[in-house]
Amino acid sequence: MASTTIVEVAKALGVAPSTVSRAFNRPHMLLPETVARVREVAAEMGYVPNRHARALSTGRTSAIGLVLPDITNPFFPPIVRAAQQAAEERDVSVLVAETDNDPRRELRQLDQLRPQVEGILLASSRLPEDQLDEVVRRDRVVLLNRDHPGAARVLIGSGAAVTAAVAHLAATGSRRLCYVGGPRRSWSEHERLSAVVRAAEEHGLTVTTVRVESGTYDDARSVAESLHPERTDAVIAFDDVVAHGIIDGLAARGVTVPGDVRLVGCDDALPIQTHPRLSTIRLPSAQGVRRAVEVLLSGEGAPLPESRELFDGTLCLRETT
Amino acid sequence: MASTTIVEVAKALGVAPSTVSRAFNRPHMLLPETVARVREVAAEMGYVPNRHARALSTGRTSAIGLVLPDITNPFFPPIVRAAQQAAEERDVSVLVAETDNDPRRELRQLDQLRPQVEGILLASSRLPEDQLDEVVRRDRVVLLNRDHPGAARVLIGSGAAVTAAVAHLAATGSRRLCYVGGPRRSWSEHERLSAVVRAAEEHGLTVTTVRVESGTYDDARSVAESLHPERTDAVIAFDDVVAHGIIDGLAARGVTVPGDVRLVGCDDALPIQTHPRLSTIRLPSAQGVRRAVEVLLSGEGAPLPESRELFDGTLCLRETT
DNA sequence: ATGAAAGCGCTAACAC
DNA sequence: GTGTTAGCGCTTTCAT
Repeated sequence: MASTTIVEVAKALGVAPSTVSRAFNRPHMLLPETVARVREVAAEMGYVPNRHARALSTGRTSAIGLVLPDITNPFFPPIVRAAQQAAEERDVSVLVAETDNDPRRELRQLDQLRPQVEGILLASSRLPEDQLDEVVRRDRVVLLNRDHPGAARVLIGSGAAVTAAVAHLAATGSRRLCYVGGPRRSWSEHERLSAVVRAAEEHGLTVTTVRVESGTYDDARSVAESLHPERTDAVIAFDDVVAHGIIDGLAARGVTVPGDVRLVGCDDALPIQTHPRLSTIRLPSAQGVRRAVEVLLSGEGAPLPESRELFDGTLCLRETT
Repeated sequence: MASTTIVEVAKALGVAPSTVSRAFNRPHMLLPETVARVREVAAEMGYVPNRHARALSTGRTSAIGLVLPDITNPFFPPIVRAAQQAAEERDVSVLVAETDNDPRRELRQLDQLRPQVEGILLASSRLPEDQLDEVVRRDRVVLLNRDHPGAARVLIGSGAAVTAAVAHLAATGSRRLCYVGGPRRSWSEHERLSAVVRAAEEHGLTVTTVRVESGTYDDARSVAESLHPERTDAVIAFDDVVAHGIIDGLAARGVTVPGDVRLVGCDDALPIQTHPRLSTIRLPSAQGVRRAVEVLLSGEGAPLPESRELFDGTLCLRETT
């Protein structure tokens, strides 16, 4: 859409276009007074640099891609928001693409994005290792919540908090733990499951596991039918949606939380509360994403050097424990 | 990262750059044989068109902007998804920008987006009429859920369904209705409120109103304290988050739904279910957004001609009525 | 400290 | 049917 150009601003001021450009990109080359004057008039005229022109001239697109499986999963909107904000601060825009949990769509989105962006933030990739490896070797990409060796990656982890949750449950009398898992291909799922198993062993709890592959509330409700207070006195759920389904599924059978079964969820991203309020693990997702954007936008070229940063969630005890 | 350009391909073939360009964009202008030859060599050389150069030259960026107040509101992720999909089908990408319900940020986002996109889908604008009018006159913009005269707009409405809800409540014995509203500046809020009032009159129900300006679960829970079964036997809530808060707020005081108070929500976009399951209004948001993208991407230039399309939601009776 | 001018890669008149 | 050329808006030498 037509907007004010650098030439128009230059004319209005009676200076050269390059002066206007410099007022924004190399202000130290100009008299402070000139810079101020140019910026003021530019602001008045509503001048906003055209990224395409700049990209053509400099080779930098000042855009990044954000690829994620499913934006309706409440875990992701805060991720999008944080990416946006971090990018905006560096004056780059964000192209969002969904993969619908389909590796083929994921590859297509990457192909589509590659030529338009400086780098891609790939969240919760569902690609098999070998395909992901190709991507990581070729593209400037930061992985979010996928621990692929060789890649630049940021992990928003719950391992430590899960361990703390198990310790808390053990210390306060639970003995028979059940982990209700989520999607198999999710890194978080592996991290949570193994943390549960390890911590349970340490504290002498028994562990059973069931899985809600879809991660949906309805499926979690069904799965809740397989939970019996005689066999399970505490549950750790893959995320809050699943936890919610468990509460309601149990309640429907007259099993109370936390009376008969105690429960810990994960993510703390729902716009509503359960009743009783869910004990959960609060994830520093905004922080992790900010860091990921930082890594993505630092330096030049592809691929990015290997790096691995872990941001740990914290246990947040409310009423279901 | 330096990729093959059209000029290099042209040289390799001994033809003009424009011929190469035409082989891709206007193949019918060339001999089929030429097209084939060009495409073959281009492919061999790994030529990929530079979108920025194209954008600069044609003014078509093959991107649209999507501006929305708050992506963590569960109403919006499906909107983002639908916009993305509709855009993707036309080979355009989507730039998402949040305004945080702040008109000033909204204007800033519009400024930022203007030069980078072909048009903007402005969802649930919070701008005052006069400022919105300026935007609508200048930019190529389709309004979503804002009924501004003169603008191209798509409304995902709940008026008819609200009317149906009131009729149903009246027919099944409710007499004292309370409408629990949401953000004042929301078009949906006005539509719902006025539909409630009108329908209530028609059916001889009394109406009171309260408001949860923030639209959050916690605030809705507080507001539920002002609801008393003696004064209110049915509630229509601005959206499902608010409805959820009302249920829990009432339950905390021992007021049962639907026993003491019956309840209808709106949007049907939560990833979880209430207990009992919420009667609500299901909105055809995906459909509306697809249409909005279609309008946005049809024809040329700015502003867009006035148009107004209404997509009506449907009442969805479950267990709270 | 500022201006003039040459592109970045592509498309679109306008020639031939 | 194909070549020539003039920009799109911006950055960046190179002058002054």
